[in-house]
Amino acid sequence: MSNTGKVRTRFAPSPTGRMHIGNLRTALYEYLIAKHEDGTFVLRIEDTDQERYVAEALDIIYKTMRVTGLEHDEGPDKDGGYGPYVQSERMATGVYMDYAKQLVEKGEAYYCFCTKERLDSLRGSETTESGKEIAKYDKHCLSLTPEEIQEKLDAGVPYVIRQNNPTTGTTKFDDVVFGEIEVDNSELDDMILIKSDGYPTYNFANVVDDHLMEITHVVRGNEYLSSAPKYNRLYEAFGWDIPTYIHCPVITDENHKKLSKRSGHSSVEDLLEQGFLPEAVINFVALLGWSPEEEREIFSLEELCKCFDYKRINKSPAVFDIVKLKWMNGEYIKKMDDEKYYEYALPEVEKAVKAPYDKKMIADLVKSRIEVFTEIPEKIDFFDELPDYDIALYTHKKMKTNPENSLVTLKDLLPRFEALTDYSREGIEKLCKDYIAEKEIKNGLCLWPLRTAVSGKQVTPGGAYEIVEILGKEETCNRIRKGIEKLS
RNA sequence: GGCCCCAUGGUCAAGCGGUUAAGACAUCGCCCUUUCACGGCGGUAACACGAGUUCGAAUCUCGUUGGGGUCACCA
Repeated sequence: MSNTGKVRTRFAPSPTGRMHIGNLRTALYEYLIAKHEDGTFVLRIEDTDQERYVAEALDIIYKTMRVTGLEHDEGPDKDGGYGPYVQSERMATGVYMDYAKQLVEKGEAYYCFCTKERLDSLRGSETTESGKEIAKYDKHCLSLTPEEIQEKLDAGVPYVIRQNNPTTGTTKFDDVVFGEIEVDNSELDDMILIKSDGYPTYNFANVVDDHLMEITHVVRGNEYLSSAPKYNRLYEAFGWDIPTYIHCPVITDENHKKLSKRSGHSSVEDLLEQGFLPEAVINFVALLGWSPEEEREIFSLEELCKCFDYKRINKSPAVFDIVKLKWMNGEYIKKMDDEKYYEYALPEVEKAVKAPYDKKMIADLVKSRIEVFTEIPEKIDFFDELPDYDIALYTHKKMKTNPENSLVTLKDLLPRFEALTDYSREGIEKLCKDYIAEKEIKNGLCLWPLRTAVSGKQVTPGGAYEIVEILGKEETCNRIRKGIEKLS
């Protein structure tokens, strides 16, 4: 396989649990960069940490990618000629060890036999005022002679392979969003490339695989910015082309702390379970740290592909504002076509309403009044059972209603409803309007008491007509009688 | 603590040397209306601070302050 100049990006999650907002955004940006240029989006599984490995995590990754629409072109389940796409499988082929040994031969890496204890004491020897440990390997094993190394290897002493970084001079690297960054080489730790269990570290596997898979653009979180120079050292040591780095600003909570599972922040799956639509989440997350040229905020994934320009990614951290996500989700709900809307809304309606009312009519009532589907039940529970309300609800200043005149209205209305033969929306409206005309009263004096009696709530989705229609004649009359009883 | 990064309203953000400093969410008010919501209209609200550079700085430079990240055989 040779790179034909096509853009290739990759999303490389570790199967350690649920997916987080930051992960999703990284995946999205990788996807958008690829799709914007008609390139290839690769899914690679980085399972080099066996201790944190969680089997279900893989399913979560696939499922999340699917529901959000971030379909990969190549991956463990879609061979594109650059496989395997799972690092543990790649390791079995010996690639990482081979490349690590290449570096050892070049003097760019070396074997290290130091024990955990020695490393710990190294750290303890240099503590700061705040008590925080400073860790930097002292290149102790670099001075081992080839004979000594071979001896230990033969004796089966556990070892790791470390990068051999220079201690003088500086290293520069370029990032699309942060520009050129230069650091002193004395800051560079000799990071481990191959662990004592033979697995490559994330850092090493990442570089090797990105090169082998001919990845052109690497998107990652800003928390990796400080390890970027070491990556460059690696690329240079191998003589490989350096991909375009795109470090995204961090996403924080309202206290400006980095989003993390430990602090109980919602994962993508949590959000979906809470009733957020994948399209809305994608749309929202796209705008966290990036903004389009045009002044618009609602974008489908397809539209994002067209207008996404990674050069417009922001530097400063962004607060994840769930209130705005809710608003956006509400916008998506309002625009939904009926079929899809019912698919999401009906189950929620049925949670609260067991009685055989027209569920679709109830769902229609709340469509423009919700931001997430999970808030449906609380809005419509009165259909199933009339709440034990306070008669103070009959008092409304603007409507000029109170318990006394409401009682009159309800008493007048009851026989009319009982006698109503055309129990349709039109019939109901006619009944009320005739009554209003006849008594020469304001709409409110009729409709407010009616709605109150029939719902027992101060706030309802829809007005008196809609509720009365859904409730049906019998239940409506029952509730009016109940109202009269309460007010008498 | 060392190193790195960041800094426009409460939040997301536009802005790249000359603007009345956009827009969105939230908030407040008004209108519509049988309630709430939806919708419509309008208001409050920002360039962290201090020096430069310049005729002119939110935009460039330096410093200060504040915030974040990172310093593992985790990714």
